[in-house]
Amino acid sequence: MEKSGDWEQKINLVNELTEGMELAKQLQMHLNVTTTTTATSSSSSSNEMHESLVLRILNSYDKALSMLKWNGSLGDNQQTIGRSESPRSLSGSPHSEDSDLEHKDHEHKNGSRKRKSAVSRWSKQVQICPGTGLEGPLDDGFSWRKYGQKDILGAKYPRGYYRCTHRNVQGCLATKQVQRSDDDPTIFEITYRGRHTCTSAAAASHSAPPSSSPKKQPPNTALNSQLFPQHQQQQQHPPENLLDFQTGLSAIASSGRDAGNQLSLPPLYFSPTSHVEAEGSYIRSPSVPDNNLIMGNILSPSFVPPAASASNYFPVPPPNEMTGVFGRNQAFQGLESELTEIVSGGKSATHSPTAGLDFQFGGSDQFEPSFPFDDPDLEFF
DNA sequence: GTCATTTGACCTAA
DNA sequence: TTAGGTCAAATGAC
Repeated sequence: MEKSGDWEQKINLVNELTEGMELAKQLQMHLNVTTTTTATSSSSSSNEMHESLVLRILNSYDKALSMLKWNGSLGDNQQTIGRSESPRSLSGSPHSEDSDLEHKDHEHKNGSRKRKSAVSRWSKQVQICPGTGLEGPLDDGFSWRKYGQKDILGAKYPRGYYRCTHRNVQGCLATKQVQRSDDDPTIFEITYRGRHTCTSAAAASHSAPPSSSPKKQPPNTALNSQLFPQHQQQQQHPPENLLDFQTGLSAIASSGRDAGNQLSLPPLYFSPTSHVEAEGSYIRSPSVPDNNLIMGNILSPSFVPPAASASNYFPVPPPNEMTGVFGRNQAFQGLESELTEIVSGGKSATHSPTAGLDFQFGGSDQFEPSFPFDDPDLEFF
């Protein structure tokens, strides 16, 4: 299902590029003809023809680029992380996300089942680094409470639904969905919806690291159990295995339209005790033209992984699962400290507020406080 | 006892 | 009719 959608996407992309190329050829021929003819040939009709061809070419390439941007999997640095949206949205145009997904939200007539109308939605894909703590990328600094889990058609893993813990107390309507990638179990697609209005939003943005949540257990403990159900009893693995995983964490975030909004993010590292996480996501400005965005700076060699955190938090997947993915330890080393985040999505994707619990950026004061939630230019509601 | 998670049921959009 | 999203009772952990 999803595969077919992706295939269609590629077909469309090829078609658009092909058309653009053909139009360009026509234009070239036309220009050759006009330049070799006398001045009288430069009539208005000829100019119109040129303009028409140029517009069509531009339009064609624009579509193609939009597809590329939208479908992160086609990006150079996105590797296999391209599982973007749900199958439903995959079938749409690159711009369908806003209209499609956001309009799905609605207000239930009796009000008991609220679906935020026009709530912004953006997603990012996170590749977890086994040695750095699973929750790192999954925990974004806010306190989430799981309210549901659903098996998604065509997806191997169930999707988890989370809402802000402060929903009842502070009326915070932020929610997020966590979907594990079929292709690569180390990749999670986290879709955020709505804006945090709770106090923890501010705390997260200014981030003092881990402060924490009053919760009795790490916020993502449950998440881990969901994503790696078998791991709960395997968290105490032999140190030798863990040592192999204790590599750093770095992130590559790519987003089509955010080049202009690229933020300089400090190196990432996980804090074993933190409850405040800063996710290296980006604000996706609707107006900023995009191109692959590579957070090379995040790959900074200065990154220093907290040695202890990995062993404390990373739930080592069972051999039958992780072996296939990482080839046991060796493959993990290949992944070595890569946290790949891709922000895809909505018109207002942004730098995630996450001040999170399990990993943080270089320093709390380095964390970009201007998370979209507080950005007046971004429309969340 | 409190709070979070699990899970089946329900509702809505496509 | 189907699938995604949410609710809420049941269950478990602390």
